[in-house]
Amino acid sequence: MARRFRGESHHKVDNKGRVSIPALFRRVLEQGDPNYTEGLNPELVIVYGDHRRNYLECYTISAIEEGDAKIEALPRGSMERRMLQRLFHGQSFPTIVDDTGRLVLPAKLRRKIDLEAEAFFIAAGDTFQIWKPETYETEELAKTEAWLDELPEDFDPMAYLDRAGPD
Amino acid sequence: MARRFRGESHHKVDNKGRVSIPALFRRVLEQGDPNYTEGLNPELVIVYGDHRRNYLECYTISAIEEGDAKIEALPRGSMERRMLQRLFHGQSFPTIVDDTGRLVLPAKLRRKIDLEAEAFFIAAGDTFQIWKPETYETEELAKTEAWLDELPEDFDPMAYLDRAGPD
DNA sequence: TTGATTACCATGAATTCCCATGTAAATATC
DNA sequence: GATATTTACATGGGAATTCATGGTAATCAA
Repeated sequence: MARRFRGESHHKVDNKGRVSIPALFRRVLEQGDPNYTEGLNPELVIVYGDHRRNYLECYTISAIEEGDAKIEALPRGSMERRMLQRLFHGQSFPTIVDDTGRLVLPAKLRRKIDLEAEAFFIAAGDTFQIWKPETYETEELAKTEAWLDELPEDFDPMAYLDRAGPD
Repeated sequence: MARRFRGESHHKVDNKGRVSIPALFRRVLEQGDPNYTEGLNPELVIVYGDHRRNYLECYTISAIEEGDAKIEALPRGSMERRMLQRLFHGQSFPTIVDDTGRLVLPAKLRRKIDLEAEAFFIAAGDTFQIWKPETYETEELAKTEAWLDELPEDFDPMAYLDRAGPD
């Protein structure tokens, strides 16, 4: 697999919808765009999904192409294929990083996740997500806490890595 | 498993966040980076984790890739996968050793563990940790002492080695 | 033409790069 | 085996570059 996104950070969103992409993420976007060359700006695809999803998921070109290939492998006319096409092809927005390393989020996408003056970026393997900070904190962190609370006292969740073997 | 880190030491942290990596650790980082070759500088990943963790954990590239592979083997969308992605992909910082054998810890990471003018490095198997010296002394050493105190007088903890199976 | 989108320019702060120095460790030399 | 020479380390400083962010002018679409 290509290089992974790593890290998390907060960035300002101005009233034109412009928001800086974390510099480290830009390097991954560049590497993940087969058409990218020095001096150009990488393309990417933002999948915003159905109404239940309250964050934006950003794919490199090669990651989105992998997804496309998987969809095409499904039987034509199958429910799964139609649904995935709707999400991946319909509810998505292809765009490009600008010269100053920013993304322009159209009003529609901002409204979708109720984004205001600040955005929270977090890596998730071969994609990264954009959240409204408050949503992330209340929803996601609450889930995390609940999950952690079920675990034994001072249990290190990293320990899961040792069990969860691909073997 | 690749070569292990061994040893512990203290190093100055300057106001740019630069801190020397123990020389012995550098050799392990080099061996653990598949892209490393003589003359280059090894990459590594610092996992800082959630608020409950008060030290930085440093992984070689191959160690982090092992972790990534395990995460990807988990079902997409599962709680475990999401939690581990958050910790491993989100709450981490990929970086590289500089030409003089130092690491640059961004202000954010220093703040996380309240690091000031000095850092304490300690090996932990296939990773090494960076602590604020005071934190290490009060929290970790206290735990170790408490643990040892519960054991029978002049019991050698090394005896545990014989019980712990290789798996 | 009017609101929106895109292209360009500007700036302070943070980060990286490059070079310098003293000192300890390793090796060579007599 | 004592001393000179080299090499590796730990640390510091300043210049150059990248980043994050904001503003204005040009362009577009309806």
